[in-house]
Amino acid sequence: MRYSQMLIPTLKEVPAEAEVISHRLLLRAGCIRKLTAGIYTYMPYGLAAIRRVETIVREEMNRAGAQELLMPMVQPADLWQESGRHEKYGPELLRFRDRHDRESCLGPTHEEVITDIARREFHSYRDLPVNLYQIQTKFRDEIRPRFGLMRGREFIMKDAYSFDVSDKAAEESYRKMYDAYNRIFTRCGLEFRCVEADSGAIGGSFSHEFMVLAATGEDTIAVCNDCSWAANLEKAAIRPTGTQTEVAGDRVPAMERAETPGQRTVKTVCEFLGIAPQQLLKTMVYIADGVPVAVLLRGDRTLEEVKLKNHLGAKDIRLAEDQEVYDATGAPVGYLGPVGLKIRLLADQEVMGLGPVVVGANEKNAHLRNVVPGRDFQTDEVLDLRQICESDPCPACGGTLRLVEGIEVGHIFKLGTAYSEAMNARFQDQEGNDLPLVMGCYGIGVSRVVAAAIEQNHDDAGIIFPVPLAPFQVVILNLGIKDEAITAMAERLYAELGAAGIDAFLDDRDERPGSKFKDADLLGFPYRITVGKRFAESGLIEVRRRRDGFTEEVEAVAVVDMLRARLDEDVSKD
RNA sequence: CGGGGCGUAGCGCAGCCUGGUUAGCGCGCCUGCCUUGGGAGCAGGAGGUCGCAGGUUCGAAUCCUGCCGCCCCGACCA
Repeated sequence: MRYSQMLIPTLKEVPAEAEVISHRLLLRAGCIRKLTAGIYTYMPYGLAAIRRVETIVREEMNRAGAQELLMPMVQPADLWQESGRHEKYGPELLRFRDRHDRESCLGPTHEEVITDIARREFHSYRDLPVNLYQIQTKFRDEIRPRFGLMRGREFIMKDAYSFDVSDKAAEESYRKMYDAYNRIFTRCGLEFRCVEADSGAIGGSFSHEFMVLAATGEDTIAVCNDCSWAANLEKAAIRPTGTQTEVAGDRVPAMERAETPGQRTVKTVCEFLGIAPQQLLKTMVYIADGVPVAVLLRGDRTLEEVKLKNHLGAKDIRLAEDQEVYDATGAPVGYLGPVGLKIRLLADQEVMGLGPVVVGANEKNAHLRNVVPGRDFQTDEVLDLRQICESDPCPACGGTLRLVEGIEVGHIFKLGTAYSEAMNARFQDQEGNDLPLVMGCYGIGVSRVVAAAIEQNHDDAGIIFPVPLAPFQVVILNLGIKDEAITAMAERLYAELGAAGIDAFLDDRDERPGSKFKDADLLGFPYRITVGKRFAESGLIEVRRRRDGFTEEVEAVAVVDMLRARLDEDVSKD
């Protein structure tokens, strides 16, 4: 491709709207242009990178035995009512009525449509297993779209759905996708981790997320330094320490009231009473689908709301307002405690092994000390509620943990029969039993992969595309458009590279060298060939690697072989 | 949804507080000259419903009201 033939409107200045690096570089490199909030046009160069990802995804999905199809974006609401998600999904589902007043929605995902296909087409165990996928634009009316392609409202996604005869068979389908995803992200040249994850609104029994490691990630994941365990913070199970001391309730004096005027936070109460936050229990009130529940945690811990939400099976949870807390407990915020509390109480698992501790007295300006969990209050619901932190041991091997930021680019779920039962998608097995299809679903944020790749691979000058995702592997800068020898050489190299099957991009614009260098860096071609004054003087061609600036000068005849070798090195390294 | 900010040429911004010639600046764009290894230089030029609608005023980019759009922060601790 020639620059003169491709619309790549690069920008010298950074548009004011862009905050994160991938957004800025995608705009500056002419990859995307915003139409409205969270909705972008993919310009030719940006689209080319997206196509690279799509190709890898397609190849690996096909290799794993999945078949491509394409489903509609506009979906009738009654399908969503059947699955129960019309109510459940919330405002992210964009709903509208067509001219016949039929309720419709824009597909944020396609479980309903695919399940409808499945129930029409699959009737026998002989039809199974099947895995169907599509690469398509999704629409989710995000609360707050941001970060360009990282969290748009409209985005390109690959979604796959598997159908099996049994749980066991479904797990095999799941494993195939797990393997395929690892191959896909490895082939993309990205540093990523596969983590245990929460299955969220889509539902299902277990799932993994694929996270590209990058500083601007929206998620935090815990990874073990000593084994391969990794998990999303939302999901990371805490390993009970097992070293908790059994506190003999009879050896601790009876609990007593302590005046704590005006001390409402963990920090100030601890300072006031001269104790550590580990010796205090905090009691928080949440409103779960309108019902107040109290949560008990050690003072220095952080509640993991997803764990709470999942345990409660609630659609929506939120921290209670001050007035709601008072209405529910009769106590003001800052002085809540488990002793004598009248609402449902959930305790984090480590709480019941602690003691003696300080808790709120359920009245203003007072706390209780010498409180022994189990002796002075009881609760039946003891579970893992807190967020994992770096000081925790690895749940798998007991090793040390590290928290890193990641960008979720893939997510696989074992769905089970939730959708097939709700929508009556059944088949007959070999014995003639009528059974629900066992499903799995598997997503990749294709457009987000491009953003994540840039977040992970850039420098001050611009993008540094990994070779497999680069729209072109090499750019040829013709720095002497009006010089016959230089232009002839640039053209010759361009033709030779093309003949050798290397995707080359020829900067044939009538621009000054400075502009060409800057644009080449910004656009992130992995290699740059410069044909200019130096060639005119020495007859040598300069080949430079974008990533580290490694530069070689070779005879023209050697360029193609040398580049071929370099590119092979880059790809096999992964 | 709550809080904050912004909307002036394609992009980035100044002007607004304290109303008053023809609304400026940088980049980009067009023409010419010149230049050609890291976003050159000189000269000339085009380009504006000052987000929209009302209002105040002799006069509004500027003050007031309403609306629209966009960006950022928050929706995580008792």
